[in-house]
Amino acid sequence: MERDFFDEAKTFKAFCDEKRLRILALLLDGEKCVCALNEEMDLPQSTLSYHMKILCESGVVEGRQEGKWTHYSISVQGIGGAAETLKRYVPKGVIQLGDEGCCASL
Amino acid sequence: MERDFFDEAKTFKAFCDEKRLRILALLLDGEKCVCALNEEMDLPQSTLSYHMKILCESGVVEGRQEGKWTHYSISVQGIGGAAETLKRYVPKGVIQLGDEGCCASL
DNA sequence: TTGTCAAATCAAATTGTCTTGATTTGAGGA
DNA sequence: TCCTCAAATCAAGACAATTTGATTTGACAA
Repeated sequence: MERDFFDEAKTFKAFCDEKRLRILALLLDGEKCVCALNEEMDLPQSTLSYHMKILCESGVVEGRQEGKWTHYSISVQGIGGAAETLKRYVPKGVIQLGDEGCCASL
Repeated sequence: MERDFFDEAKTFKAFCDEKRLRILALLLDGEKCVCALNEEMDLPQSTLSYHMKILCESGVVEGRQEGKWTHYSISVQGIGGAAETLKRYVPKGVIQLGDEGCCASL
């Protein structure tokens, strides 16, 4: 089985930028609309939009349209997928909690 | 407590590049010296060296000097730290396995 | 339909990352 | 010491990501 390194890299694009991490941290409080993020991030609207797109494409953030507004929230599944991917970079044979299945979902 | 987003981003720099993921995948087999990686990656020596530096700075890879040779290996602790960081981006209140401590080390 | 507003997209400039040959460093061995 | 070799560093150019004002889109109200 060939790994899709391109896709895996894409997932982590979300986390390798300071501003995007800050946005994610704001979304920890729950779903927020762009205008709210805009105020808290102090960035031009287009810049924020750019980062939101990358966050969505990486799968860790989801957007929800409601009339004129777009609400963004963290995708728990998306983060879980990233964690799952990360785990695959731990060499086999390393004794580690969770290998028996208790953390299979993370 | 202020998060050090810069440092967190640095950690994930390791995983957001296709070539670095490929290098990590090669290191899953165990410690390897640069010359071995060089053959398998088919990259100029200086290019590989550049990526190894980023991998080390992100904390997920460790280098070990042995005479003229440098051996690199995956740092299980480093990957664990990254996973730990990732987990902090899961919103509170989301029901999830591992919250009771069984996966505290991951 | 026309206007308004939130948000996405565009395009051009800036900034940052990556690539690579050349050079340097540093550990042996002759 | 001097040479050789592995690997790091340097420096310049190529390439990719980011920034931003301007423009477009699409939803709703008048």
